[in-house]
This record gives sequence, structure tokens and C-alpha cells, in this order.
Amino acid sequence: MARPCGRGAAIATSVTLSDVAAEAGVSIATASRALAGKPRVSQEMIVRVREVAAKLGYRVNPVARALREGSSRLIGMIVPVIGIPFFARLVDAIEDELNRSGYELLLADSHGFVEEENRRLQVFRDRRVDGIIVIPSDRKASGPVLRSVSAEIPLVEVDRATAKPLADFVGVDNEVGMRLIIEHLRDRQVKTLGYAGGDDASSNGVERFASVQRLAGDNDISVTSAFRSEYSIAAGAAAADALLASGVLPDAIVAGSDQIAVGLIARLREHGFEVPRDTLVTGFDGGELADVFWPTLTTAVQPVSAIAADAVSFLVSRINEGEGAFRRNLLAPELQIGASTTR
Amino acid sequence: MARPCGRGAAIATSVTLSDVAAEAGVSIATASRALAGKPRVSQEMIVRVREVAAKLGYRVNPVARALREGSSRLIGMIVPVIGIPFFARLVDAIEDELNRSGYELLLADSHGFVEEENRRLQVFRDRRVDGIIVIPSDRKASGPVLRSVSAEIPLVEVDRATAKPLADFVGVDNEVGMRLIIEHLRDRQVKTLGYAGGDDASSNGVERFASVQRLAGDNDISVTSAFRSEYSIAAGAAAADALLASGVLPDAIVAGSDQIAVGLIARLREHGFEVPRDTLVTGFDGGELADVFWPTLTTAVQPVSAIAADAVSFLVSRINEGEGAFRRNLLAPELQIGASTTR
DNA sequence: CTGAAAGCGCTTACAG
DNA sequence: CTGAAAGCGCTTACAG
Repeated sequence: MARPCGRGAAIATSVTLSDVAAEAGVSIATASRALAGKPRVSQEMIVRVREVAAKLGYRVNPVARALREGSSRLIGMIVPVIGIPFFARLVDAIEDELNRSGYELLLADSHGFVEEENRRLQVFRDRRVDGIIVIPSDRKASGPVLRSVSAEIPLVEVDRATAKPLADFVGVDNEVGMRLIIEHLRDRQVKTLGYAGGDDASSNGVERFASVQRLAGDNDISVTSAFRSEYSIAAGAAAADALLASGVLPDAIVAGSDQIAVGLIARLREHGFEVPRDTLVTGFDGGELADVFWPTLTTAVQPVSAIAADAVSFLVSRINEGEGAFRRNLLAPELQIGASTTR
Repeated sequence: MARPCGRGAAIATSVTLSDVAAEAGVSIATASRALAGKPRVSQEMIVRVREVAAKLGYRVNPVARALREGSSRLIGMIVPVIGIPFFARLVDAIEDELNRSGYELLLADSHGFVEEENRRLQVFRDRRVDGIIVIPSDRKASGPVLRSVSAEIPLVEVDRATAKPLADFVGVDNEVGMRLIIEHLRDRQVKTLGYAGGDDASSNGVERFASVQRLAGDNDISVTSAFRSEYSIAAGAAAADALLASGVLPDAIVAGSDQIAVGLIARLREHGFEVPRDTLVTGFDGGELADVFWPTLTTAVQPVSAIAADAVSFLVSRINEGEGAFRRNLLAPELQIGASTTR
């Protein structure tokens, strides 16, 4: 009853290279070369061995290969919180991209703590991962350990860069994103603006805030308040509280993420203020939430697939070609206009 | 400049067991036993070897150990979509739990496709994972391959069960959850009810709908409409469209997840209908969204940590103790009352 | 209690 | 072009 049905037969228990070699009547060395498509094996040998391997359902044991080659075809990835939708989308995209290149993803969540991040990096080393993709938990505190790991194992930073460059980086172009947003708000006659974004723990927090300040100035918009904390819905609600406590609502509020924007709008609504009626709000990221929340969000849509593709391609080229100057790849987001800035 | 700083020294490149043995002046066999705390090693040997190992920064090579022991201390997990917040929370909780038991998480996303799920299961086998945690993409179609994999590798189903039991299962008690919700609505004088939930692809889709139908009947509430699709915000919006097209709004709408509820409420609002003014809405899952969305959601809060803890404990006991009857562990959710049902 | 040796499954010089 | 052998780093019978 619990016996595997016909289909289960295809999934046999551990057919080994020596089984294939025996069945094909060759040495395991030849079998290995034929399977790997190495030079110096006759064409007929290749055909024969592969047929036998297929018949037996042979699959190379990645553990043995890893021990022998010192390479596991495993890539470790560390995210601060998998629960943030943007990170989840990024992980998803990176996982796809990795599979396409023949790698598997070992995922770890640092919960935003540098110590945990370091512990996980250590485990990745132990596991002989071929490369590491990291969204650093802190642009400064993450530096030292990332640097030393990066000296040994190909590593790429994604979405967030450490303060001092220590590896390749791929992320969104915050400058471009905020320019699209600020110029859009300027066209909407916005004169005063509040900011609700991430703190200095991440490069995005730093860059988005700096861009907003500068671009607002360039466009004769004054930044009347700034609240900076995490990238969560709750932080958005807290930003709304701070704003409400201050007594005046600016013409618009620029949020550092869609999550923040949503928390902000929801809390404002609780207090009787409607968006976009009473103030305009913009987000950052783009995704399902931005499309279905009401009001739909005006936001800078992150090029998630492109970020994932470039991050993996950087990593793979580091793995294969090794050294070289650190690359820094900034990908432009696109402005998506929603109801949150449309009166 | 790119040279690792002092700290990097602690992370040396591959100190091997034979390095430790040499330094301690013993055989690698003894070194291995001392480190593993096996019996038949003198206490002083244990102390000496461990000191040397610590001094040298030795860390066992999990790849070599895996090859030798046929066990990788790796657990594979397959989720349908990491982008659904509830799954993200579950993955997070399970990862923590796994680490606590000394396992690492190999994560794969099936994107809801059985073929992809099967492919990933195959890769897990190849990697010699010690166990598998799966949220099946389809209660029926996922069955055959899961069954044959489960015959070889300890496996536990989590959150969603396949139609025929083929492994241990841990998930929320849908019956209890819907009872809490329906009785709450009954107390709110609800007489007619619409349902917007998941389709029959998941056990939750089946069970939640069945529970609602039966419990509504028991409480003199008539189910006037049912829309069943995915567990996404977009599906919630589509459900709202269907409801609006039908021309009448029931007293309340029971959603199969918070995502659905949020999409539903947002779309209703676009059309001028307010919750809870025009109809009550309930969700299912509980999490940040339920708390910060406006109106806050009345929802059945999933015992995520308990589910994760039990799933891992089931898996670990299967790994260590092996065979035994399939267990089915249903954990009760709690009712959280929000503004979406409070007039 | 300790050590020499075998072996997990693979790949790759090294001979032939 | 093919095979015998070494070796990746570990653990565990098997002797002593």
C-alpha cells in the first residue's frame, strides 16, 4: 500500500558511477569522462555510456563531486528579512537565475542582525559554497566580515551596498528613482514635502534621503519633515503619527518603500485624512501591493529581474574568471503613476 | 588596500582534521573521535584536541562528512510562492527552527507548478538532503512524486496536505478557524455571506470552503455566493468584481486569506463601498498586513511558530527514528478582531 | 584508549 | 583513446 507505484521506479536509490561503468563495460574513469563530455573519449564510448547512464537513471552525486572539486554548485544568500515583499521577490528572481546557471540556493535570514549575518557567512564557508549573494544588514557594521569573506569566496552585494566597496554590487539607481518621483511631484505643484524612509543602516536609506533633499532643492520644493526608520508597514504608520503630531501635512509625502507608503496612508486614513485628497504620497519598489492597495501607489518600480540577472552574472563571472576591479551596477527604476498622486 | 584586515586572520582557509591531528600529535582517528565526543577517548585527549582545534580555527568540512555519512545536514524546502507573506513567515520560522537543530535550509520555489516541484525534489535527492519540508503545489497532482520521494527521504507536508496521506502533516486547523469566524459573524447578526477563497488545488482551499458552508448552515447563515481562485491580492480584487457584478452585497464576506481580504476591500472601496459600513469582511492568516491595513482585519491568526516547531520536530524524529504511522497535526488559530467587522 | 586502513563517489593527472 | 591509482576530508569498524 505504501509501496511506491510504477512511477517511483524511475527514482531509484543511488545508482553510482561504478554501476554505470560496470554495466557499460568500461572503467569508471572513462565513464566519468564520457558523461562529462571531456576530450579524449571516443564518440561511440560517449554514446554508449550515456545510454547506460540514462537507462540506469544515474545522477552524479553532487556531494562526492563537491569534495573532489572543492566546489559545491551551491550559492549562499543572506537577506535581512525574507518577510519584506521586495526581498521575497528578489530571492525568487535570483533563485530562478541561479538554477538557470546550474546552482542551488542556500538561503539564510539575518533578521537584520550583523552577528547573525556573520554566523551564516561562516556556515556558508564551511559548506564550501561557490559564491555568496548578500543584502548587507548594515552598511557599516557588515563591512569587516564581508570583506574578509569576500577575499576568499566570490561575493556580490545586492540591493544594499556597504559603505566601503568590497565586492561587486548590483542595485536600483536611487538617484534616478527619486528624480522621477520628485519631478512628478513638482509637476503636481507640490511645494512642501515630508519624507518617510529607511535609516542610515542601508545604502538605500542614505541615498534615497540624500537624493530627495537635493532634488527637492533643485525643484523649489522644501522638505519640511523627515522620519527615518525601517522599511516596514509599521514604520509607515509611525511616520504618519509623527507627521500628525507635528500638526501640518505637507503637500506630499515621499516614502522610501511601498510598505512604508501603505502604512502611512492607512494610518492617515484612520485619522480622517485621505490620500490624495489631503496630501499626495509616493512609494518605492512596485509590486502587487502598489497595484491593488487603494489608492494605488505612484512608485518607482524596481527592475527586479534585471537586478537578479546581473547579480548572478556578476557572481558567475567572478567564480569562473576570478579577480578584477569591483563593479557597481545601478539599474534604473521606472515611474509608475497611481492614484496616490492623482487628484 | 583590498588585503584582509587583522580580523580576517580568524577566518583561515581550510584547516583540516589532519592539521589538527598533526598539531596535537595524535592520529586523525583520535582527533575525529575527540572532537565528536565519542566514547573510548581519554578525557585529556579530548581536552588537548579541542584546544588545538580551537587554536587552529578548525571547522569540520560538512561536504566530506556528508559523503562519508551519507547525510548532509541539509533540509530541502519547497514553497509554491515565496512572495506570499504567510509563506515567507513560515519559511522564516522553519529556517530558525532548523538552525536550532543543526540543519541548513535549501529553499526552492515551485511557482505553483507540479513539474517544477518534481524537478526540485529530484535535485534535493541528488543533494542527499536529510529531509524535505514541502507545501504541495497541488493536493492531487503533487501526490505521486511526493509519495515516491517520501518512501526514500523523511518528508513532512506543511500548511497544505495532499489528498491522500503520504507523510506527516502539520498545519492550521481550518475547522476551528472558520468556526471562530462564522460564530463571530453570527454574533454580529450576519444572515447572508459571500465566500472568497482558494480553489481546490490546496487542502486549505477545500477545507476552508467546506467548513464555511457547514458552519454557516449550522448558524442559520446562508452562503449566497462563492468565488474561489488563488491566495493573492489580485484574486481578492477579482472576487470583489464578481460580487459587484452580481448586484447584491451580502452581510459579510469571508475571505480565505488576508491577502484576498485586502484585495477585496480595496476593490470594493474603489467602487464606493466601505467596509465595515456596507459589508463585513474577514481574513485568514494574521500578520502585519492585518494589523496595519485599514480597516484592520478580523482574522484567524495562524500559529506560525508552532507550525514551524512541530514540522521540524516531526521531521527530525523521522530522520532519527524512521518509520511509523503518518501523523497529522492540526494547530488551532486564534481569532483576532479588527475593524473590518466592527461597526 | 589509540592508530592504521578502508571507503563514501567522484575527477584527474599519469601511464600506456 | 582507455585504465589503474591517487586523493578530496572525513568517520568508523578493526586491531592492538
